[in-house]
Amino acid sequence: MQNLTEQAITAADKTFFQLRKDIVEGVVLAGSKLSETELSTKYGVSRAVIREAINRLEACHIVERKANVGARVVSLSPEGLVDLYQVRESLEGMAARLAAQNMSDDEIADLNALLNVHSQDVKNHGSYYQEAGDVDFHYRIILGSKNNHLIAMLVNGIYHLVRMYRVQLGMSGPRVSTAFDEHKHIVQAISNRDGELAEMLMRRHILYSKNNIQRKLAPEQM
Amino acid sequence: MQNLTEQAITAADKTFFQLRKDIVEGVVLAGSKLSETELSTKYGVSRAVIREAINRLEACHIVERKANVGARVVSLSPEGLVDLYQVRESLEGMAARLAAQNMSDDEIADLNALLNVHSQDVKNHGSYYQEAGDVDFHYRIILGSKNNHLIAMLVNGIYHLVRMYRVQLGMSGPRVSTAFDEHKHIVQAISNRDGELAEMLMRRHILYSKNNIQRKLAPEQM
DNA sequence: CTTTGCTATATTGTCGACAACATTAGGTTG
DNA sequence: CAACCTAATGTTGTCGACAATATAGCAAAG
Repeated sequence: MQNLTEQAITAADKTFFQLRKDIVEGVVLAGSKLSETELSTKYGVSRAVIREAINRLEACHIVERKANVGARVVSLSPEGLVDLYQVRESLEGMAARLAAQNMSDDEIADLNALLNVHSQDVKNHGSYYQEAGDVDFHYRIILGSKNNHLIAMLVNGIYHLVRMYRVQLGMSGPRVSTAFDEHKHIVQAISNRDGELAEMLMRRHILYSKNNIQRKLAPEQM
Repeated sequence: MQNLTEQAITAADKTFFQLRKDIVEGVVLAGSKLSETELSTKYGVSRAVIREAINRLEACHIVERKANVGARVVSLSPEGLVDLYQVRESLEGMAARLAAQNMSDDEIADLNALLNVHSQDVKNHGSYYQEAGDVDFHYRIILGSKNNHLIAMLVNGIYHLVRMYRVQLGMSGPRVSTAFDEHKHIVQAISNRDGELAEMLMRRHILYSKNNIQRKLAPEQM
């Protein structure tokens, strides 16, 4: 897929990645309690590494812990979605601004090439795009900001929660071609080194995306 | 001081708070290695709670860990300062926008009252302001956003790092009266429920603040 | 004298056991 | 019968010991 390769060295790493995956993909249900002993047997490691994994998950707001009581997976809610996307709008907007300022010409050329590939994919299949392509696009701009703080917050923190909402609410459908146009305009602004516009367009893009998910969410129960 | 009262229940909490304080205030030097056994004897707790404290500090970007090697306190650098303040500009700008939209009339009245107190303090002593008052002001707007994600990121994450830079670079000096005017304008925008302007002004305010610190930083060695 | 490989040491990672705390079930009293 | 207190149970928090890994120092070969 893309270069999002975080490699696990220690057992706590592996358990953290696995548990995060299971939560994001709904194998471990949102809102459910995380029993340390139970997970310990399930993943075949000691309670210590389970505790470390849970602590890391707490740091990215995927689980909530109460002292002497335990940890629960966060519950998905419309309010939580709004909060999350507001933060995302703010941070990725800044990322786009900084990318326009800090990406190399080569990186921008690569980004344009990526868009062309996506353009073909949209015309042909019309499907593949949303999951992999969208993530890839945003990921490149985030890295293009060259701001390590920002990168860490988005890649390690926000993005897995975003994916959790998307996966568990069954996002995959349309908004493909319109989103593609928005991506295109953002890259144009970056190519012109217009950080101000790039930020604005990215913020709008994420706002629309939020509205789209909310619209799908409204009629259903949560 | 203010209502930033995080209460420690478990031993890991206490150790985390104490260690964070020691790092932020420079008792534990920036860039230094954190030996688990050493800290274990120093704080009189087992290595397990030290490890948990270090993990939490890693989550707020105050220390960096490498597998099988250990943890180091982050080094303060001009680049790190810029990265940090860009993130802060982005998030607190959004906080101001949301505060204009979500604070109650009473809360806004309180905020105005706070500014009046500060106005007096600036006229009389001219000192007290910067540390406590500034933090208090920003803190209220962050809470006023009513966005729990944003609040958590800023209060638990960003702010201690900001304080670390300020304390260890000996910030306390001037920029009092000009900063006060900026605060005043921000509150006016919030009072008018003008989120767009509030965000803009907050971002400028933080940008100026960064430039001010950088100016003080430039001639010295780091 | 430099470089390479090994050994010794120290540090981190992992584990199982014990202690402290919260919760629930049951009994007693008003 | 209701409310409160108490005891039993299960979970989390903390600890010390062991295993695995990295680092530094030393020895030997080129």
